Amino acid sequence: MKQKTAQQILDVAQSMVRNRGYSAFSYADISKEIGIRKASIHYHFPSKDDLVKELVKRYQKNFARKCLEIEQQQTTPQAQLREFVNLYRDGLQDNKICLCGMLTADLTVLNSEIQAEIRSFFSVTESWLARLLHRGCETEAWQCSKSVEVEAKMLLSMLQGAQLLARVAEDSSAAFDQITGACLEGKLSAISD
Amino acid sequence: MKQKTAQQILDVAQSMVRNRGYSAFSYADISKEIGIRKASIHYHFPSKDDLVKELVKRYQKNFARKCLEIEQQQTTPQAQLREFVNLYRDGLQDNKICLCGMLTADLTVLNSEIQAEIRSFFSVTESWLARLLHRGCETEAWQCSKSVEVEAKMLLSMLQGAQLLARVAEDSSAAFDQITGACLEGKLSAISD
DNA sequence: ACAAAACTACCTAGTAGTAGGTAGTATAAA
DNA sequence: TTTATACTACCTACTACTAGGTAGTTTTGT
Repeated sequence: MKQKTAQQILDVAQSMVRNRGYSAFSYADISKEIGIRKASIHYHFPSKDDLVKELVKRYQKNFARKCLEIEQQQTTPQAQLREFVNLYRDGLQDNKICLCGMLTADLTVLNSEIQAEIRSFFSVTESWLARLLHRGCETEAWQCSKSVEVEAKMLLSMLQGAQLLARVAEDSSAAFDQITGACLEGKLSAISD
Repeated sequence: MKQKTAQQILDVAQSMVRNRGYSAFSYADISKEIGIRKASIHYHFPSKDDLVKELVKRYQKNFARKCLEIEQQQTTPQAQLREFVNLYRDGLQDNKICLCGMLTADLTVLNSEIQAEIRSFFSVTESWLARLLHRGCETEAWQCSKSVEVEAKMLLSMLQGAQLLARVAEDSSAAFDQITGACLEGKLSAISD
């Protein structure tokens, strides 16, 4: 019950940032969307930077939770990798990309605190993915020709790039699947149907 | 000599868009940078959309020219692929990414004419890369496990993603090289030193 | 003299952010 | 139990400033 409006503001802001980017959304936009006055948003989040900083923190928390769920629910490394990639399909049909991917494009206009939060997001995600790749190597689900850390960076790049390029396609989700599907074929061939 | 100011405006605008994105640069910014009044920029480019549309057209033209040079100057497909990837290193140290990559992040706030220009850029680039990959297969410089078209999409995604992720690293160029280097190892192993 | 390219001076609309006020609710003191 | 105080969550009305864009005028080069 408590903090309901603040959550609503974050939800709308997140959707807008993932769709248009940091510089292309305003307090007025949020205000219109949720039927509250602009000044009331400033009550919950004094400045735009406060809002976006909180946005990134919450996004990272939620993303980490989803990663944990994948680790606990999926049995094989292959299935876990597949589900991880699926995380990046979310929102694609509404022309949304990863919050931190979008904010990385806007990086130079963001203050250093927000920049640090974004760096933290990628660092944590990269580590999680590297651990998954390592488990896959150990259980011989796949081989890693390079270090798992570098392979994790590669995979993350490919995912961010695929999200971006999917935007210019007619069917974003289909374009994303085509790219990621081909790229994961090597890793997933052992169980691919 | 002719059109000197217009070129200067395009140069500064391109630098700003590649650095901050469409919504985060203004006529006032350009005006300050080149020491001309805001209204004078409107003389050369009536609207911001006119400017950006022209920007994308010029970018595509220059990019196509560079691709042609690679085709003519580099002898082997391996060398050509290496030079193509090198194209994407340009501007990285100044926190700039591909103009069209940046504008793809801003896609939803751009008018449909500019969107079409961006789509055209990726379509042309993808085709060029697919032809290169095809030549490599024919001369047995490398093998393509999937269709050359899909491999081209994959490579392009990886390059755009690597540019984006390089921004959050301390040394952007080094981060970009690490990611792309590992990804091209397969294709370039025949000649890699 | 003429046209291109610049200028000054403005406009409207929108930006983030602030000042001050008001219901309603919770807490604390008499 | 009433009353004083304080807090939450909103409001209206504003500030200072920036956005893209325009009208009319002056300067500059040929």
